[in-house]
Amino acid sequence: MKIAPDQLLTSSEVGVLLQVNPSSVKKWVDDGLIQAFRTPGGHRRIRPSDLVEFLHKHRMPIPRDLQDAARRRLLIVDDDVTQLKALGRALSRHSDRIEVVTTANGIDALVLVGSFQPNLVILDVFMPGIDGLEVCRRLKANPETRGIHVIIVSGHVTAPLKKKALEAGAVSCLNKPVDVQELLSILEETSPVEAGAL
Amino acid sequence: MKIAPDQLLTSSEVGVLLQVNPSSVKKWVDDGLIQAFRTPGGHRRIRPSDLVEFLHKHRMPIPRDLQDAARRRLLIVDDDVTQLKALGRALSRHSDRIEVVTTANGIDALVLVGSFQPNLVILDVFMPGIDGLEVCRRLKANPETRGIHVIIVSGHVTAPLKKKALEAGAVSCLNKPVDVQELLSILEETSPVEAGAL
DNA sequence: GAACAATTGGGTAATTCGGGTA
DNA sequence: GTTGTCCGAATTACCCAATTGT
Repeated sequence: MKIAPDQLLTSSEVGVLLQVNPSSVKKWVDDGLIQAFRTPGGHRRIRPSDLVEFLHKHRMPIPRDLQDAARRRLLIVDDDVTQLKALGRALSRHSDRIEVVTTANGIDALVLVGSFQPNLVILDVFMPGIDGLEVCRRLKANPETRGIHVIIVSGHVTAPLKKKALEAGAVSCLNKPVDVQELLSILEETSPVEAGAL
Repeated sequence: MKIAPDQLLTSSEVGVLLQVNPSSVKKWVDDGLIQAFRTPGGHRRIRPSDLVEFLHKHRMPIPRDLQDAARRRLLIVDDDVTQLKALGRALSRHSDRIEVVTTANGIDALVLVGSFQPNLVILDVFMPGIDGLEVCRRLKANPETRGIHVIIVSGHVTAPLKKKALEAGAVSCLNKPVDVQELLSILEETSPVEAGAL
């Protein structure tokens, strides 16, 4: 039972996800702990994002089936720690919509692709011991990771590099330092439709 | 009462499994010996894997009902697909205790380390584009992956290689083709104590 | 729109849990 | 360090009429 970001949940469905009795979910909603609204007939309907917020607030684990309904996940890989911190700070003001994880190491980055399951990876072409372009190709060749968007970055982007990056499956190839506004707009494009106006 | 790997447990349920008073479980959780989280109302919920880890750390036997949650996960990485399949088949007869995943690619392997979260990785020193020894070092340097046991394998194990492998944090360095019996005994050593005499 | 099965709401009773203490 | 017991509270279980979805 994988949950899409815009799929409304009933009390029972939430009960299954959280492994609690629907009665408990009802109570939590009535107590205002879980944000919810009602159908005309009084049935409770819960937005996945509201459920995630509830879980977060109570330090409860987020079920795997709810993962995709959580915030957008962004992984930034750069061995220049200064760059990394700067970009992380710039994005922290959007923490309500984006969850950012950073690492300066290519191998750790790949492990994080598996455990953190980012929607978007920002990849330095140069990573110690690993070729960034090859990583991109492999992610695109693997059905499990094909859906992850990749942005290749480099201190000196040339036309041939840009061409290779796009051929490898990257959505973009940017110069460092990365422009935050440009990054945000790409993130917007690569995001599924948000339930903004509900 | 068979326990699924993702089924959350209450203090009493753990008490029944471990044949101790629920009060003891409460205390262990409060003392931080067993990882757990709380419902909004303060009830403790315990993940089977956290319970297994606790049992392992204290050298306590794993109850039979917890066996499914205690299955060891094994990741085999080798670009020689023939080897890979042979080893996979040989281990399939132990599928009640071991869950095996294989890949012929180093990058996919690292992603799998994150998503599959193996207890043991069998790593070919030679992986296309990635240095097996460096992977081992990185896994040991990262707190999240430090607990993963690594076996380095090679078509031609030399004394210097063996030395380097052990220095990198590998538990063993074996010649290919890997001897299944030797592998199983290593798996046994790195596994939680089995409930043989329950 | 009407009929049907499945699910939910609201209320209340039964069970289990937490915290403090022996 | 583990078990047992207390009470208030959280969670679960059960009822049937109402709502939802097909």
